Amino acid sequence: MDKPLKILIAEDSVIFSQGLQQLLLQYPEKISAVFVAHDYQETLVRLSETDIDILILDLNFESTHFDGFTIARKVKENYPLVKIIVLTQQAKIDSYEILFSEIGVQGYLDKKLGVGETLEAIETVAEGNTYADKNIKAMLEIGRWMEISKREKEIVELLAQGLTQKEIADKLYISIRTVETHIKNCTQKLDARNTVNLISIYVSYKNANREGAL
Amino acid sequence: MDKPLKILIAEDSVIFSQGLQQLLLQYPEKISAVFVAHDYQETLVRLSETDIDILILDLNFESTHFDGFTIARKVKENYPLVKIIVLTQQAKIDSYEILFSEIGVQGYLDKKLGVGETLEAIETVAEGNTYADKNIKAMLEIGRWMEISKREKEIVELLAQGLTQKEIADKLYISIRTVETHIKNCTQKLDARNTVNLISIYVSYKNANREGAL
DNA sequence: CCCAAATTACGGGAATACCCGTATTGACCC
DNA sequence: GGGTCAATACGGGTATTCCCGTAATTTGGG
Repeated sequence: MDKPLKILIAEDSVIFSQGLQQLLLQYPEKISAVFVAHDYQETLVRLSETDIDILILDLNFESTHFDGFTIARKVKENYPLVKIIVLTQQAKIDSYEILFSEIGVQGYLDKKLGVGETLEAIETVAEGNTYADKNIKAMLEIGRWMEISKREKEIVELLAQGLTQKEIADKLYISIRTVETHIKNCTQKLDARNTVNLISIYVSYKNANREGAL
Repeated sequence: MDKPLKILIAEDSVIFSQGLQQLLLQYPEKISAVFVAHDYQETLVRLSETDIDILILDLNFESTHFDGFTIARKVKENYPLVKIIVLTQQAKIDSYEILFSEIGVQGYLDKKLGVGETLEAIETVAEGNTYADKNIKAMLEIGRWMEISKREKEIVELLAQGLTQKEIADKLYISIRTVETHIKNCTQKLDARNTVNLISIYVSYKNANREGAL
């Protein structure tokens, strides 16, 4: 919204990247320049030569040498001010977590995106907020939380609020052993290492996809 | 972006609400109708008569009878499809948590907002995504996480990843008692009830404000 | 009516975390 | 050079959770 943005697209597919470039150039009041890089080297060169605001990075980018993850991490290390929006064909639950939590990516978009969504993501990210595509969020949610039953979710929610197993048992008029079992099952279903990790995962997902919360 | 939105503003201040109404009506291609309600009763009537897409709700709304929280909760109960964007003068850390986690609010905006930000929030929320103002996020972050030291954050992060105290101690080459102390201090600083709750809070904040993560 | 899934629950021991307090070191600041 | 704070660490006891397994009862579809 303030000054026009400089954008770099890091993407294997020439067709896709040029298409996106053309689309973005339709909005000169928001976007002043759109560069395209087709490999890792080119991406780094461009980043060093121009002060890029936003990097749009294909996750399946240049899969032979480095993957998108590695590139995202390296870019964040060397150019922490550059905001990254990640593109993906098929969203994976693990990718999402790592990208946001560990690497610090700001945006996550599905490739079958419309112009509106793309621009929105860019603007949102440019202003310091984060953006995650709702389709992706839905996919992520479906992926694992479908398996968690209503009662289990209830207990996880109470855990997140800081209740102990005992307190939950009392509150729900069930045995502490039942609470224990529910937690155990959740932990297994979600591949959590322990309760603390379970809650970490839970809160992440809940934040990512608020629609189906509880 | 699809069909024009119907918006309801629930706000005490006639001046503010009318101003916002006028602003929003400048964009007929996005927003088809903007209603204003000045008390709780009026809000409910409007919600029952018109199928509102987005409710913009002042948190300090009608503080005599119900507060914004109660209203948000009631609206979500009776009209779960209505997306809520909350307005606030001074963001409070607790408010934020409760609104998003418990009530399921979709947006959080500071009152000294620009037109651009407001529209962006509305569009983002309309499409099923969530929006939190970056100023608010920053304020929230500053509020409490300033007190948490680097080492403490490091340990909290490892906890979130599912490591036990023992594992963290080994990884950082420190005693388990030190890890324990760090956790204890964090828990106190953030008013967490226990480690699980601490991580719940941590992950929420980290998601809300990704900029300063770790 | 039966089956799969959800919810309930227990035993028993090992492992961890929690809670009190106390205390030493080193860094940085006025 | 004294104050504050971060980071380190311990003792000792209590409370809680975790991990095996097992299993009775609902409950909701088909």
